[in-house]
Amino acid sequence: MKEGPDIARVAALLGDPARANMLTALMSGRALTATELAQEAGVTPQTASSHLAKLEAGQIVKPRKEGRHRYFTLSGPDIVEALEVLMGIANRVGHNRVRTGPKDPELRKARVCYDHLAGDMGVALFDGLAKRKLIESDLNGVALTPAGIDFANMFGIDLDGLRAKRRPLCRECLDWSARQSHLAGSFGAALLDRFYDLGWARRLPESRIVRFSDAGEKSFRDLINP
Amino acid sequence: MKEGPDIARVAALLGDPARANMLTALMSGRALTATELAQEAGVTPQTASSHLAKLEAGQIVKPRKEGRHRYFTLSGPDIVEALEVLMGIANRVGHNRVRTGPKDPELRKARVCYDHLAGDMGVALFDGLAKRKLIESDLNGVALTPAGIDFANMFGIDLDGLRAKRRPLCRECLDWSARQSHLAGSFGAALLDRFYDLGWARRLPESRIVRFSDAGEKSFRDLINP
DNA sequence: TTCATAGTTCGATGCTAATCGAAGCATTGA
DNA sequence: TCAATGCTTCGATTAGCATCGAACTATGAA
Repeated sequence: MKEGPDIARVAALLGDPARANMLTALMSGRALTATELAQEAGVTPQTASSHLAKLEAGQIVKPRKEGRHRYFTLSGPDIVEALEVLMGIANRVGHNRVRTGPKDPELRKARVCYDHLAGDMGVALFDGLAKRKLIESDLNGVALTPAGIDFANMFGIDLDGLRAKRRPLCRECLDWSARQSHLAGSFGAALLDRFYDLGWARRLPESRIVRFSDAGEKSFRDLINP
Repeated sequence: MKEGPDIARVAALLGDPARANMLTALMSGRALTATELAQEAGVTPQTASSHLAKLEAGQIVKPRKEGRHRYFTLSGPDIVEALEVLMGIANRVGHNRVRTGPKDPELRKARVCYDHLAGDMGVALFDGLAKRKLIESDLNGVALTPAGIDFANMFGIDLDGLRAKRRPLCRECLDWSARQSHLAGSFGAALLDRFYDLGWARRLPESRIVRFSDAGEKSFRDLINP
């Protein structure tokens, strides 16, 4: 009885620990080489190569050749979404065997996760917004409160524009280093964009690090402390 | 290297064909017994029992004991969402080895999928709304157009109320019998509720069948035919 | 009590897939 | 041309797990 709904094939691709490690690493939004992914997954390059071939065949990742390196990225936003949902479930059911996070203190502090803010400051943002009752979180997910909608408008975020997109407005994304949630979804991404626009922070080139200026970090603290 | 991010454990649970068959069947929204699920998956009761134990331990499904039956349901909306996203990916990458759908013609025509309309009429609804340009669908998902927002308000659906929920407004859900998409998400569910309220259709007790009245079906056709 | 149905546990089997060592290409740089 | 690096292919090993037959428990009906 080897014919089943195809979700099994996709889920099986995500269901191997080594592959899941690689995909989690790719959630950072950066393109990574095969050897980097092998290290992330804790397997030898040969094994990683075999896994990457499978992921590529299943169109979970897509490769880009550059010099003698092969850079991989997630193949689309639906993959990101699937990983986020799965992380949420894993978190809910308590399977919390968390990867060792990045060592670099700057990475731990603030980095991009795909297109939104992660790291300690990402978690602080999530908690701060929740404490100010601008977002609300329960078993079903996260949502903006009425006060949160007012805040977003005041902060210069075009909510109607975001709603017109297909992407969910708010989503929890389990942090890779800390084991707490930070804010993903189109609203999470818009917030980070706004931080860039306001000059609070900038993304270091060729890196996942988000570096806040002193003044920017102060404004950020004011934002999340009621 | 057996410690990985927990998404692998969850994904692995969804990644077996037999289990995926069971879970797909549970997307219907009905609670099913262990033997029914065994038939759906095409395995013997012993095998099914083993799978169900795993799914239960992983909190993917939850059991309810009634007489000498054990009824299983999906353990939460996040599981439904995960399955829908995975179906979307599987559809996109072309892994379309589709299950044989239900035999009952009434089931093929119109049934509930969790809480929204599925079957031929579900697909027709999706296509009709798209043709009237009330919804828009691309690689990233589905969304209401401005015209669609007007329509929803006119049709008596409280969009702001839905937006306050954590659940995505619109989502594609791959049909179980046909291999086309129908409309899920909170808007899809609200539409079906509205059909009930308007007396167009009702759900048969102890079944997944949605039966439209003659007048109701006519109104439905008018709705989706521009 | 006896029988039937629903479901589980146990044990044996067999297949699949993850893993790594070793060798093979391919690209870059000297 | 030679060496080094990045990555893949091949082959052998191993471990895990899905599967089912057979036996067991539990609930309900006659």
